[in-house]
Amino acid sequence: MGTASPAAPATGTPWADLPDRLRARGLRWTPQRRVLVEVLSRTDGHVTGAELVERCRELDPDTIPSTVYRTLDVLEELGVLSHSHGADGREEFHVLPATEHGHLYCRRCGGQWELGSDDPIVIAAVEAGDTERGFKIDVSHVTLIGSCAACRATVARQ
Amino acid sequence: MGTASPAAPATGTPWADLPDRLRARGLRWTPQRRVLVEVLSRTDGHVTGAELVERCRELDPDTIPSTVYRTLDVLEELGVLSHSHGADGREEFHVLPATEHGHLYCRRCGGQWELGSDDPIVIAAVEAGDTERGFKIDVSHVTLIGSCAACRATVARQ
DNA sequence: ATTAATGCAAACGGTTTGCACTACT
DNA sequence: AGTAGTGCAAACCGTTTGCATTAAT
Repeated sequence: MGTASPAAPATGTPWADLPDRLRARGLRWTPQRRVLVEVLSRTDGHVTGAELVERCRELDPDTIPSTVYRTLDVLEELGVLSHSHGADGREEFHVLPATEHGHLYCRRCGGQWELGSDDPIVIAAVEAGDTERGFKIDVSHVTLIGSCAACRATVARQ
Repeated sequence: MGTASPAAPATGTPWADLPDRLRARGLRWTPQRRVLVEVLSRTDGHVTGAELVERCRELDPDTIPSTVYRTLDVLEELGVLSHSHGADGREEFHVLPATEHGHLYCRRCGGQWELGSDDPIVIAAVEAGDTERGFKIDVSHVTLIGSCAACRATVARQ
């Protein structure tokens, strides 16, 4: 046995071959990265950097923020995740290729929804951007804020 | 003369009656607010809070950040300005009613454009949000990121 | 005379950095 | 052995807060 590497993530996920993909670039598979990847693999949707730090601490109380952020950078370079900005402007990470998506926030109830690249809103915006300006809108950075149907109804009723 | 109030902003602008609108609410017109309003009145488009602090310091080197931010809050409550988030997630203020608008950023060249509420992209998104989800998208919070036509052409050529 | 607003300083929260040390390869 | 990555602590930046003081009303 001797000096074993940290266990690799479960197979059959986007994370399965991460250790090898890292090593192929001369990068390393460490226990700390294992923890973050563990957290990320349980994550669907979006998380802020701070949330990730917190969740890592649940698995390993000794988690250091800078390590998490540095690893997030690496993973983003690897194309494993990407980031955008939430309703409050904070960094928000999401996993790829778990389908690129944007976000829709209701400022009244705080609700949030993912906007898949097949969402009519996204399609409408992306198409308009392309045909009208030749601009390619990055779906994973689409962040829209407003009032959801439920809240609009509530307000109207009052 | 005695204890005169700070001079009011030039007439014919959205700022003209600000002193009175403040006083009507029991609020006050101060030299520091005058400076900020001066800066704002020269501003078209978007500025970050930090930028506003800096520009105020050009007029009055003694400008204190907290005063600026507090006044921005007040002005936002008055409906004189609103804020959204820039490409980097920072707070970005813009003046009303200088027409509500969103923003379009090119991540490649750093270019930025305003998206008026009559912009095809905005119209497309807002309509889709309304008809498909009953969601009312807030135009002044629309922040889209991607690649502009020029950059796309450049990349293709390389 | 009231009390809104200021100045100051300190704290905040999320994120980034420098550097000596550790440990993956 | 070599060097990527870590832990730690400190710095960062934009923004917010508490509180005694000042000044607009």
